[in-house]
Amino acid sequence: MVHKKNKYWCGCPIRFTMKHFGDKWSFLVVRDMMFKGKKYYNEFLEAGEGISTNILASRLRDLEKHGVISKIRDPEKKSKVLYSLTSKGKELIPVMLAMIEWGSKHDPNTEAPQEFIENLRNNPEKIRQDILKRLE
Amino acid sequence: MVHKKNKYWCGCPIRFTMKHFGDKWSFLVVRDMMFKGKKYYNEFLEAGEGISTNILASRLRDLEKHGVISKIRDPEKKSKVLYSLTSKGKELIPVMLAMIEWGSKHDPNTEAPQEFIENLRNNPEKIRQDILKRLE
DNA sequence: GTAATTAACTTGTAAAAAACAAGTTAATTT
DNA sequence: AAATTAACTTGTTTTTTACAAGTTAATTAC
Repeated sequence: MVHKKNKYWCGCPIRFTMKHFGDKWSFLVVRDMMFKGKKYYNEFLEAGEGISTNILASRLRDLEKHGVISKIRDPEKKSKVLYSLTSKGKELIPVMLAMIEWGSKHDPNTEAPQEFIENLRNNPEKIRQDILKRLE
Repeated sequence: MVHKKNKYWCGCPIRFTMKHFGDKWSFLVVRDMMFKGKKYYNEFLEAGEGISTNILASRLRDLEKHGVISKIRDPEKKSKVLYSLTSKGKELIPVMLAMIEWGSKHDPNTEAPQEFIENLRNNPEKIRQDILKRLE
């Protein structure tokens, strides 16, 4: 039964995706890296979402373990730790964009700029490329 | 501060989306409805994922409250309760498809049929329409 | 060159949520 | 009328999260 369960967890792509980054705080960390250019532990903390220090540490650890983000010493200031999206992490852009499209459509108080949403609808690939470029 | 927090939750489309359906079990319930044609409480329970009865009830309640699914008495057997995706729920198809694409790409043991993934890559709109049709 | 500050955490504990097991209710079906 | 099905609810234990405080190691400020 355990085997069957495990097999299922691995086999279903939605379950697999969720296992790797399908948690409230993981989403927000990835969002901060992907769209807000955040790179440091403190920046994630100060994002104003109210994540606890221990939870943030735990999520960063898990995301790294799963290969979604990587962690290196900042080459400029070696006292800092630099987090960034791996290519596996960057490939989550379409997932995030789909969530942005859905969220902005259904939230009457969305803060997503109308222009961005229109561009996203008309040419998602262009938006994806732009984000990729900014992440280099 | 609470106000600011709330405003933020509403304003960011990713946070908004997650709030409405960004939880492990919500994803799986939506998946079961969207891709596996499940409609009844018992079917979700028996999906083999191991969700607890109270948690399932709670998720169904929340998803309904948020307008992602709807709940009616089954017209055929009025002892049964029929759950289905609202249009708001059906609009999550692109989010789920993006997760499927990511998951199947990175899971070496994916069970997603290669053909489906190829079709998804080549013509996501076609797949979306097919799923919509099946949900009618 | 010592003192304060910054950055990235860890540790302990209380509160909340999830998992597990059992029971309830109302409509069939036998 | 008794058993079964379907959809839950209600305790209780276990796990996770949130909150508060402390640690360490490298700057920066004086």
